[in-house]
Amino acid sequence: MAKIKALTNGTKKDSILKNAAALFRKKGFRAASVRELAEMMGVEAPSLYNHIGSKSELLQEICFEVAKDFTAHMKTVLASDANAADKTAAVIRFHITKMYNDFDKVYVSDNEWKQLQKKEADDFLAQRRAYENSLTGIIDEGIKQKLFAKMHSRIATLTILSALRGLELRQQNKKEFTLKELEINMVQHLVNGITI
Amino acid sequence: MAKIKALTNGTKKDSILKNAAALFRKKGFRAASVRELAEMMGVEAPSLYNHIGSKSELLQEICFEVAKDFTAHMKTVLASDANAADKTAAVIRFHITKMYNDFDKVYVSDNEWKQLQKKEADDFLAQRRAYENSLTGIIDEGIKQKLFAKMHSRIATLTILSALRGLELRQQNKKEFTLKELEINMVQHLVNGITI
DNA sequence: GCAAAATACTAATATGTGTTAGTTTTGCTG
DNA sequence: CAGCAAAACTAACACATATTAGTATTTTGC
Repeated sequence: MAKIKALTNGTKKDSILKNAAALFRKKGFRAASVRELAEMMGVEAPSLYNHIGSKSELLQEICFEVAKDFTAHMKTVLASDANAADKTAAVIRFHITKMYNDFDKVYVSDNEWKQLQKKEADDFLAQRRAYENSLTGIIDEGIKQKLFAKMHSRIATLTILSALRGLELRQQNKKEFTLKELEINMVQHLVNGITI
Repeated sequence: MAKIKALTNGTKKDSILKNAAALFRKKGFRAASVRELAEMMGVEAPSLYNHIGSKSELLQEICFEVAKDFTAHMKTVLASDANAADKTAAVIRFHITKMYNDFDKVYVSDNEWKQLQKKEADDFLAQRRAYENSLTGIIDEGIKQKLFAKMHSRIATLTILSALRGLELRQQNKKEFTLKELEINMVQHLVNGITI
C-alpha cells in the first residue's frame, strides 16, 4: 500500500540503506530482521525484495561504501605535502566528521563487518589493514623526522584508530559536545601524546 | 557420552563459560548457536541445559563478571593516594592486562552487551557509565592539580576508554607485541597526550 | 554394590527468519 | 484511456534455533 519514499537526495535504495544502517546499528545485523526493516519503511517484508537482493547485500553495501570513503580520504592525505603530525591530525578529523555525519553506517561498518560472508569479510579486512598500514607509515615518517617520539608505531596506530572507532556520535552526544570540541580535544590528545 | 570436563582451576560451568566466550567473540552472540557450543564441548546441545539456564544467561554471566572486575579495580584506584596521572595509568594498565588474560570475555562484554535483555542491558550500561564517570573524576582532579592540561574531561575519558576497548589481544597480537610494550606505549600515548 | 543424584541422549516442539511464488495494485507514458 | 512496468500484497516454504520432555546412563556417596 504505502510506497517507499526516495530520499530528497537519493534513490529508494539509498533510503533502504539508511534505515538498514540505523536498524543494524541499534540491534546488530543478526538480531535485526527484514520484517523490522520493512516496518520502518511502512511496507511488507517481501516488498523490499523488489529493491534489494538480500539482507546480506545491505550489510555489504554499507561496509564497503564506508571503507571506500576512508580509503579515498587516506589517499588524499598521503598525497599531500603536510608533515606527519598534520597528516595524522587530518586522519583523525576525517574520522570524527564522518562519524558525525554518517553515524549509523560508520558504526555498522566498524562493528558488524564480521557478519559479512567470508569472502567479503576477507576483502573488508584487507582494506582495513591497508588503511592501518598507511597510518603506521605516516607515524614512522614522523618518527624519522623527529617530530614524533620513538615508539612502537603499530601500537600508536591501533591506539588512535581504536579511540576513533569507539566514538559513538549519536544525537545524544551531539548535544554533549560539538564537532569542533571533539576535533580539538582528540587531535590534542592523540597527536600530542606521541609528539616530542 | 562424552562428559564435560571441568577446568583444572574451576567448575564445569566455568568451562562452559570459557567456551561460550570464545564462541561469542568469534561469531557474535546472535550468530553463535547452542549447538556449536555443545560441539565445542563434545556433547549434544540439550545436555548443556543440565548446566545452564539459557543461552542469554551465559552472556549475562560473562558481561557482569567482567563489569564487576573493572568496577572493583576502579574502586581500589579511587581509594589510592596516587596522583591523577598515576591513577589514570593504573586504569590503562589494568585494561590492557585484563584484555591480555581474558580476551574473549572482555571482548564479548565490550561488544555484545547490547544483546543482553533490556533489563540487564540497562543495568550493564549504568555500571559502565559509573565507571566512565570515575575516570572523568580522576581527570578533572588532574586538571585542578594542574597536572593535566585544561580540556574537556569527558572527551578525554571516552578517548582513553575507546582506545582500550578497541584493543584486540588475540594470540596473534601477542606475538606482535608484548604486554609490557603495550603498557608502556599506550600509557605514554594516552597519559602524555593530556599532561602539561 | 546399591540407591540416588547428576548428566547424557533422542525426539520433538514452538518460534522466528530469509526468501520465493504468484497475484494484485499503482502510476507513468503513449 | 489502454497498456505496461514497477512495486506492493498475501501465502507459503524451508530452514535454523532455543528449549522442553522423557528416558537412559554414568558417577557418586554410603
